Amino acid sequence: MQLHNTLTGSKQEFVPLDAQRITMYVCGPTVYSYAHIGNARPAVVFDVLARLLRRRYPQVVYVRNITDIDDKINAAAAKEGVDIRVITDRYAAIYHEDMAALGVLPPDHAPRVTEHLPQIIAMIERLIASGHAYEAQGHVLFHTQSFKDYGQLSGRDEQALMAGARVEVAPYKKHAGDFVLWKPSSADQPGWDSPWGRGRPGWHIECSAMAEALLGETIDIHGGGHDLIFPHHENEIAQSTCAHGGKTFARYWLHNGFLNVDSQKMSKSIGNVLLVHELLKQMPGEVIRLVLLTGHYRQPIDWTEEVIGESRKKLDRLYGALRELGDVAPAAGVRAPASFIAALEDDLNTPMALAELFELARAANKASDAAEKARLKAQMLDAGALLGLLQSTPQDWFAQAPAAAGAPEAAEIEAQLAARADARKNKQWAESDRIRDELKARGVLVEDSKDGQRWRYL
RNA sequence: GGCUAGGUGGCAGAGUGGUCAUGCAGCGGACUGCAAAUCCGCGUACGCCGGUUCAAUUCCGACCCUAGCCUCCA
Repeated sequence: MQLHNTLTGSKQEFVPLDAQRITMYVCGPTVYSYAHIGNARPAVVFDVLARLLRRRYPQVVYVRNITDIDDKINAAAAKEGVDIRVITDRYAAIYHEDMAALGVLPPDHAPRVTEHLPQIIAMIERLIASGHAYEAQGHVLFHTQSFKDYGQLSGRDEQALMAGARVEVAPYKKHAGDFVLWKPSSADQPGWDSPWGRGRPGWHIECSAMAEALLGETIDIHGGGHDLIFPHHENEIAQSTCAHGGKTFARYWLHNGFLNVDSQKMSKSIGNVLLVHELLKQMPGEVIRLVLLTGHYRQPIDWTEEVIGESRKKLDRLYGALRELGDVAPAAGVRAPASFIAALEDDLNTPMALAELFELARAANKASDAAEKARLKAQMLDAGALLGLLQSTPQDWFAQAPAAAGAPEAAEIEAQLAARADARKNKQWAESDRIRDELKARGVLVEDSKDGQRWRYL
């Protein structure tokens, strides 16, 4: 399998440290609000990677954390006058529900920062003891100059980093590039006791500590959004490597591209932040998932009405092919075709994998031989399962809640179709067409197949 | 300014040194009472300028343009 490693800037053959146990860590959400569609992209992308890895290796340990200590959480809690736990429990639960609705399987572990304070503190102590961190005015800072490879992941040298520093340098820092491992909390802020007084961890140390706690000192794959390369992942590397006596922290770094909305970056100021929770009320989760897999994971995706409509139609085609296969039992032991797997194993080329899936659909639509149908059905379902698609029945897909308000209920549609069937029996084409046209105007498409009438919402 | 990705047919989006991506839309045909679905076929696509080559969308160089990151951010 080939994976693009941000560390080297190139595709590399994936060679696990231990083929019996693959370890993967992906940066999860900070739970202070609803997840937006951009948060869903890494969840979906790395879900596909986890599915692919599980097929090839006997054990995959996939960790996707929940960040439940953060100043944005503090702000949200203060605003509602509740404990941060109320906020984080609420939005973590919603996150998990929303991701499930997108067909994202749960990771093996979803650790929370609040459950790992001892590990975080222990790691900071080690960094201080080894001279990579220092205490100053109640803060503990990582001394970036103590780590010679600092900047390697993001391809920046020290000069570039400093030239870009656009935040006022705190007076207690030895060096402008130093970042916080621990910071003091005021009496009204959430805090935990530590050797440096009551305080809370900085943003980056949590992932280093949790990855170590659950996966060990060196992990195979570390993933996240492209924007996390700097500073978050750069800092994780510095912390973990220094805390582990120079051992490699993560061997393959994978980063997904951004998702734009109507060609603009999502931002609160533009007001175009799309929440997964809201989108799920407007369209099936599977449509959202397919949009996210339509482009290669490292490329930007533009979220538009057009691409949503196209994704829905693509699923109509795929489910249509499955419907044509009818009751045919999938051939036992038949899995996705090698060409499909090869596409995914080439740095998760989902667009090419989808093209292979459409080839299967075309073949299925043409197939007449029972054995061939059984084989194609098994291949389609298995390929779909790797992408987390096609997990519904065609019946359920086509009978999904109508997009148009005021569309008739299934019972009424069935009654109309019964009347139409009578008309057709007597070759009353005008009446037959009238019923079909009327239903179409109300958002129901009627088709006459070899097995009789069938319908679906438009 | 520094760093990193990109610019492919009406749209979305892969890929490749020399016949096909794929999907949506469109056009023609088959099928159908008519449709729909499906099948078959069609469209002189690779930012610009040079270079390498028998051959470049694909390699090299310059240029133009776009996006992201540069300590909130998936």
